[in-house]
Amino acid sequence: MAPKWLERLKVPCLYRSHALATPHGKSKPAPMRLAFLGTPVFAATSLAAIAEAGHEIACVYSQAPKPRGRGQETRPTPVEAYARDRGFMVRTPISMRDPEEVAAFAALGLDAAVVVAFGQILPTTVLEAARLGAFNLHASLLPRWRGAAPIPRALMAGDTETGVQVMRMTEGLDVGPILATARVAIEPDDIGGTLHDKLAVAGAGLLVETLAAIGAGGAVETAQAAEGVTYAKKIKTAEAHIDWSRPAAEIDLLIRGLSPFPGAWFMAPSPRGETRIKALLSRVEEGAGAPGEVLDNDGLIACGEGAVRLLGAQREGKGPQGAGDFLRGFPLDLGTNL
RNA sequence: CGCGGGGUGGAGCAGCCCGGUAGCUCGUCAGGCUCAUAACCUGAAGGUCACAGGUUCAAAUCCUGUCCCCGCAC
Repeated sequence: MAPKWLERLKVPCLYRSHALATPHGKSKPAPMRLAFLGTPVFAATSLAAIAEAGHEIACVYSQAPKPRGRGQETRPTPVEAYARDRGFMVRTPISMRDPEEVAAFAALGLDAAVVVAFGQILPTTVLEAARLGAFNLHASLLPRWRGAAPIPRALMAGDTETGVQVMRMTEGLDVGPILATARVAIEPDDIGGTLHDKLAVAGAGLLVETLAAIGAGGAVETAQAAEGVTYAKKIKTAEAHIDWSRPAAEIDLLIRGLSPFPGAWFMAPSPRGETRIKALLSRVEEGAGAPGEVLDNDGLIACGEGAVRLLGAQREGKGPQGAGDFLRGFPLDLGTNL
């Protein structure tokens, strides 16, 4: 039977969830004419909530569907897919800096622009085009974790709390004043995927509430603190490669923070040669040995300090598996060196 | 046409290169042992080997096509 955490990995359609019902059920705020700019599922969740809240979606912007994925197929981003499904106008410009795009954007006659994980730096001309300005939903408690990968970074750093915030967009990377905050606790058993889902839902709700306040003229903007600034740099493949000489606590955070995507990984010997293994879930345990040494037949691996037990993994060509299933098909025998 | 791995009893895998009546681990069921147990022993049930063609005396295994899943790169 699949562990509960495995089931959580299969939730690509958050934006179809009823969890996004309009919060508090109060009388619907005056609808605004909005443009939405976003790309991944995290953003689609917000777009869905905004649309459900009754706002007019004048146009949805998303990253251009360039060839990617297996087979080099071009496929629309989650935001574009959702937008087309709802019949919204969609634009996927290569660059929002293109003067023609800026002009088209300005011609939309917007009340406000909403940006969620769009993936492009917007020129000031775009940020100022809408009547009320541009607002961004960010998945951290700013000024901590400004930038591209706030969710895994918070987990990898061992933070016990994070959140979502709505800020006014200004020139500069995630430096605008804050209008609203929703704090979210990071539970000991959270992984990147579960935290992503919690934040996506919390963020969507917060965004709807904040837009209502903005529309009613009741939004208060507070400048970000000058202290505590950190940057959430994009995760690189090399960084996701597990270095067993690191302390167990650090490796455990790496594994959980990057699970299930992009996934912390290591190479393991098998009858068919070295195989790449993605570690999806782990736990710190007592144990000592040479870094990378397998300490028992149940997935305990020695680290620079202490050891981690593999609780979930995935190998090339296979789907995610709990440790029991994984080890039955891919034994990591006592004494193996990773 | 970017590279590659995989679809075999409920779960996880081996077997495929060198065609010849399907195997292992786990689970399930029954019985036994035990103060007891997720431990141990014995036995049982359960599979048109993804699908469709082809080659052959014979195909999980070779050839062709289709569907689905996944890793990398991006």
